[in-house]
Amino acid sequence: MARLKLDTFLPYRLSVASNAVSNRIAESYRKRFGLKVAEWRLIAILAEHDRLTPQALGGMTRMDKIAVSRAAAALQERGLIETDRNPGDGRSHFLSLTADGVGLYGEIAPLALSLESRLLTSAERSQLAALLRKIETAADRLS
Amino acid sequence: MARLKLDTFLPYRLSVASNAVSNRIAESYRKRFGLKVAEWRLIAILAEHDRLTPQALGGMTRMDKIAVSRAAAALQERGLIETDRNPGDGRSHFLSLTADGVGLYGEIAPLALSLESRLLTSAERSQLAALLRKIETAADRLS
DNA sequence: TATTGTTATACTCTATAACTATA
DNA sequence: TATAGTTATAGAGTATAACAATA
Repeated sequence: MARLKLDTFLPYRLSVASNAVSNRIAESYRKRFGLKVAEWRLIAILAEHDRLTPQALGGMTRMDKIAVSRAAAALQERGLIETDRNPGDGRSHFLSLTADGVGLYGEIAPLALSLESRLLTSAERSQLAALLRKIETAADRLS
Repeated sequence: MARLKLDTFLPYRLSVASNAVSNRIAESYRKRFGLKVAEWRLIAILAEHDRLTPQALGGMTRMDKIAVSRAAAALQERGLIETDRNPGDGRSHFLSLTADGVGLYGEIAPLALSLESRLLTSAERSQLAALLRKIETAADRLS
């Protein structure tokens, strides 16, 4: 009979490692900045892109439109992002960081990078990134 | 200012890859066998260990006692596992696979292994396993 | 008629706490 | 008094569907 040892089963190991990291990060963002992970993702992307529609944000964060909408509402409530009219499409709008949002990003980013560097060396991270990308595309084609 | 590109941020990539794999697996187990991932984990461990207490199962699957209790109840309801008295401690009991449970494991294990092999080659899986273990221990010590 | 985004609803997963029975 | 396991309850994350406004 085919034997499967859970302890060395890739999907299991991946899930355990991802949860361990996610839980640490989520706790850290929540306690120090009052942010959920979804909210932090929007901030990180907006810090790179100036202004974006919710749809574009969803594509870049792998979040669906509902999660984007709720995270954006929470951030706007706190004055971390603001909306502008989208002249090209009245159904949509642009989101961008406020000065406060930029400031918060400036606080979080170095901490996040430091945390990342404590998990693996730079060379190991490159190696891992390549493996994870291969897994993602393979998983998308699984069935 | 420190820049952080979300797309190459390790915790983000790890989460995306893990979710992609987990969602595929969860869907597959649910549709084909009516099992949740937690239930499948108990079956996989019990197939390796003959009989175990809920506490031992929790340690081996990284699930807490609540999740173990609920998954075990669902499996017992379906006749896939059974309980025996634990003569050494009346508060506890032993769980083991029934003949049906062994049979189901025999069906799932080859499919799971085949799925795993379609994600990465054997050499890549070894490489990934080493990186993930390093991440897990580092994450546990993060703060 | 289709699309962008919001809201309502529900389901899963997880975590805390209260409970039972045994030690 | 502490521990093994169960049950109740609530939170976060995610998915479906219905809806409003615009294309």
